[in-house]
Amino acid sequence: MDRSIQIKALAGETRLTILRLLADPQAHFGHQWSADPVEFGVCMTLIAEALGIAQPTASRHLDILRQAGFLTVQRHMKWSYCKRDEAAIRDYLHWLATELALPEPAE
Amino acid sequence: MDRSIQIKALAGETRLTILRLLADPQAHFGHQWSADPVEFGVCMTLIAEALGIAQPTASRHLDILRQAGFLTVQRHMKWSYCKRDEAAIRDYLHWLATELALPEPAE
DNA sequence: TTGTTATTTCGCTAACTGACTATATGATGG
DNA sequence: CCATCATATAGTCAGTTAGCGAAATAACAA
Repeated sequence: MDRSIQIKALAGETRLTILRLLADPQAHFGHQWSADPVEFGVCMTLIAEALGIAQPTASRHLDILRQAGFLTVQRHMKWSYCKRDEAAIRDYLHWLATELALPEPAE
Repeated sequence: MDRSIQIKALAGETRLTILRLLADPQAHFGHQWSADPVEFGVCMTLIAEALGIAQPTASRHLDILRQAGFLTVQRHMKWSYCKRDEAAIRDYLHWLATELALPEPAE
């Protein structure tokens, strides 16, 4: 996994906010009627609305997060549903913690 | 603490590398003769050399890390010694993990 | 086919970043 | 004071990023 892509993906607050919104889809996107936001994910238009940014801009942010592996996008009907990849997020946090940690003292 | 400053401070690999180098001063800067690199920290010129970048560039990176709280700089004689702030680094990692975590399920 | 809706791509601008050189400041030492 | 060394600031430049609107593509519906 290319960590530099992941580092940059989380460099700004907008994408951090996206992941935060997607952490609790029911709370923020409970009004999505086309599919269960928890099961299938959240469609891009709703995410753009929630952020107050234009939809193409959201699309690009979401693609960056997808490339970094932090979320998956699955098309169903004409919508693209975005869902966090919890394993990838945990993995990144673990890597970052290791990266910044002090070295093990020699025994 | 302004987290957005910290997020941006770790957005590139150069500053991540600086923190990694400073994690083990003895290994990377054991040749510093002006002061004990572990006790006092590492002087900026040596850090710039280790990174292979110009001194002003290193100075700015180090200032960004200092503003973010990830390291402290103390002048002694004519040198500025940089040292990681372990507590601040731990605190940030903990905040980020919380920020990205799933919400506690309602009880 | 035609229209509608969702998403992506394109082209643009403004702002930011990371690097550099040149120069200024601060501290030490003749 | 003057020279030297370490660091900071200023100015420049190329590359990147984040935003937009317009247009293209994809999936359906009539």
